[in-house]
Amino acid sequence: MPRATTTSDAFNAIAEPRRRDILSFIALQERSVNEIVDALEMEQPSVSKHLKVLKEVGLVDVRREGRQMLYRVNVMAIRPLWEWTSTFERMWRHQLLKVKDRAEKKSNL
Amino acid sequence: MPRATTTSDAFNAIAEPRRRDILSFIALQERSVNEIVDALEMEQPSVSKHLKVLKEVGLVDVRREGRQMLYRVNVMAIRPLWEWTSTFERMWRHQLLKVKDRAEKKSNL
DNA sequence: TTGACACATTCCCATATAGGAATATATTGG
DNA sequence: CCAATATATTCCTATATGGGAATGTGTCAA
Repeated sequence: MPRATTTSDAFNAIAEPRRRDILSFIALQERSVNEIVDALEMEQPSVSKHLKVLKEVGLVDVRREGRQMLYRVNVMAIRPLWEWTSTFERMWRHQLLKVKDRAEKKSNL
Repeated sequence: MPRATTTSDAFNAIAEPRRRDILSFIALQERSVNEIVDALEMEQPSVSKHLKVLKEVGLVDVRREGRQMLYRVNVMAIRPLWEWTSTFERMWRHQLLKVKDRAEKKSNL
C-alpha cells in the first residue's frame, strides 16, 4: 500500500513545504495565482496544481475576478491540525512550568 | 520529483494516520512495542517501521528495558507544527470574536 | 473576431512509500 | 548453550506524487 493521497486530508496536504508556503503567503490577504507565482518564485503550473490540492481538502477557497482567480485561506480547515498538536502543546507547557517551579524553589533556599 | 520523504520532517511524518495514532497512544505514558501493537491492533512489523520513521524525525525517544523497547513522545518535536498552525488559529479566533461582537450589538438594540 | 493575458490541465517519469510475509537480531531464564 | 520472547529488518509490489514541458480553456479589450 502506498502513502495516503495528498488530498486525503489536511495533514497530507500540508506535508508539502511549498503548499505551506502558499498558505502562509495568502493568509493575510487573498491573492491571485500570479501574485503567488511571483512572490514564491515558482512555476505557474506548479502553483495551480498545489492550489488544486489545497482546494480539494478545503484549505483554500477561490473566487473569480475578471481573468484572475483569487485564492484565500479557509482558516477553519486548519483547525483539526491545531487541535491535534495542542494536546501535545499542553504537555510541554507543563514541562516548562515544572522547570520554572524547581528553579524558584531553588532560589528560595 | 516525487513527494518529500516521510522522514524529511515532522510534517511529513505525521501525515500518516497510524503514526498519529501511535503518538497519541504513547503521549500519556511510555509504551512497549507490543503494547502499541495490542492497543492499536496493528501488525508488529508495521508498528516497528512507523516507530522508526518517528524516531528519525525526533518525534519519539526510546530506551531499552530488558527485552522491551519503551517508546515515548518527544513533545518538543511537535512544537514546529503547533507554531505553524497557531498563526492560523489566531485568525479564526478573531473571526469568532467579530461574530460574537456583532451578536452582542444586535441584542443591545 | 482576434490577440493577449491569466490560469488550468495533460503527459511523462523517477521515486518513496505502506503493508504483507518471511526472516534476522537481541535479551532473558533455565 | 537452548528455547522463548520482543523487536527489527528485508524483500516484494502497486501506487501516488511533483516537477518540467507543452497545451488547453476562459476572459477581456479593441
